[in-house]
Amino acid sequence: MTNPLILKLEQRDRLSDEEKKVLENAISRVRVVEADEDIVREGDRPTESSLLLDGFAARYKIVSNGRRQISALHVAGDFLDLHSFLLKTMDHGVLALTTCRIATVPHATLEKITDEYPHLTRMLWLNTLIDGAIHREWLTAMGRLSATAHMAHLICELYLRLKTVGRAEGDTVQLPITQAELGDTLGLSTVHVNRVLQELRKEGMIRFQGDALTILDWERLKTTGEFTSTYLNLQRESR
Amino acid sequence: MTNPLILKLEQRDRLSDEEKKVLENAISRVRVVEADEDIVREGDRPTESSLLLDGFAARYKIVSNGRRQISALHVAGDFLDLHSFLLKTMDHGVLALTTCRIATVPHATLEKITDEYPHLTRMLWLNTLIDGAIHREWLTAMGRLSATAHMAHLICELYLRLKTVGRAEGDTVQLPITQAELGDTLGLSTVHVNRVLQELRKEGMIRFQGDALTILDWERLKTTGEFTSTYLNLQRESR
DNA sequence: CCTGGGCATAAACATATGTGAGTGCAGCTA
DNA sequence: TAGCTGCACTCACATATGTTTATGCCCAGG
Repeated sequence: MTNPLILKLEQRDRLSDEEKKVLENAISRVRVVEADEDIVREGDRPTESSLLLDGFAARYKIVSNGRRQISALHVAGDFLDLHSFLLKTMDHGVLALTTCRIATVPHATLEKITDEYPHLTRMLWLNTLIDGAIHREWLTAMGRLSATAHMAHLICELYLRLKTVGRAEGDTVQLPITQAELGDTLGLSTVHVNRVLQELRKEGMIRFQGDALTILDWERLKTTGEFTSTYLNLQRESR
Repeated sequence: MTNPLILKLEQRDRLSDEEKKVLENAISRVRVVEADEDIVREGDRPTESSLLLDGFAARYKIVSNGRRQISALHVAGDFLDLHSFLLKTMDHGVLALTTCRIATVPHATLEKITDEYPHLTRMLWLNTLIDGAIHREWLTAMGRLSATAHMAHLICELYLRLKTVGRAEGDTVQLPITQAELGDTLGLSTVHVNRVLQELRKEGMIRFQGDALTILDWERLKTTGEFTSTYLNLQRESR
């Protein structure tokens, strides 16, 4: 199977064979992290970055009363902490939501790439910029959409992102995320997540049984969540 | 007066004289945008990025019912749309909150920098990574803090960011932002912004008269907003 | 085969924040 | 001076979402 990072980047710009080889060689080792374990902890100063090859992971912060906010959900092909290459100290933790296969890329290798491969550097930078674009979109959804719309928006986004890295079968994706975790992502209580999911189901927009999420009415889901995919930058451009 | 971008970057890592010169020369022209005018519009495909030399600006999106969410507040020294260099299409607008002096940097110049100055490239990348870190912090505050705590958090952040670029006089900063704009930033109604500001004033944490915001009790404000400055990356490190 | 734990679901009730309509002040401009 | 406009501020009332507690199902482990 091809490296999901290459799959992801090639959706946004052409990579030369040499660049692909550099990316493949950047991986120093692959490790497995079990569900509910931390991949990186807040306060860590990693010397390598983690690339998610398989599974689901979340970036999160804990606030004083013990509540948790998930600020990013990650799927195969996503870098979990590429930013630690330059930010140095992790200001949040990253958690495995399922069993995760993770490739590690030493920061020294990243530095070498920035010294020698300008276009590849821009593609890695792009990768972090897309993370930023997703953050802005989430802020908007959180601040100005209803809980139902926000959930619809998240579902649209995750469906597209999974499809991009070949993780969709038709209208169905595997989404092994609990309602409590969805609550921490959307800033809602678990109870309300349940209400909102039932509404989307009752309205015939989705089916969500076990981990299998099926999109039944994409158009209405998009409208409900006020979703447009521009921010995901799914276009190939010269960058 | 020295370029506030250089001021900002030098807080995070040393810049060589050559790098500073390159940054100075990157500016192609300076323009002035009046308050309430758009600096960049959603959907634009800019060929240059805007660096804010003076004034306050906001990145925002409008959702269907006409409501607005501000996803970033920018002060002197901030790049407003450095990400458009690689993201190409603006997925949000940028608005002048006050009269703004703006330097523009052609994308061609940025590309040249990425080809020739790896360390400077990393510093620009860093700049966008800090934007991302702020977004994550805002997400956490929005999703899991009370309105009062969220406001306290924002005030702590803005005070520190303004101080970093030499815009604080003692415990006071000029913050020419209306309560409606604060509401769009925090995802609150104007009425509730008013309630929350009054609470912070009554508790003796701040004074906010006209545009002058004074921090009266930094420690309590920090505690109330659960604020830690790690995410602003105010440390000098080799990057 | 039982048991316990994790998870989705439910109902009753509590509350933080939103809504709508209005007042008054300060600074412009005619 | 008069009138307008933008903004901070108020009050009464509405509601989306949170909280607490409980139920039942499924499945892994002993």
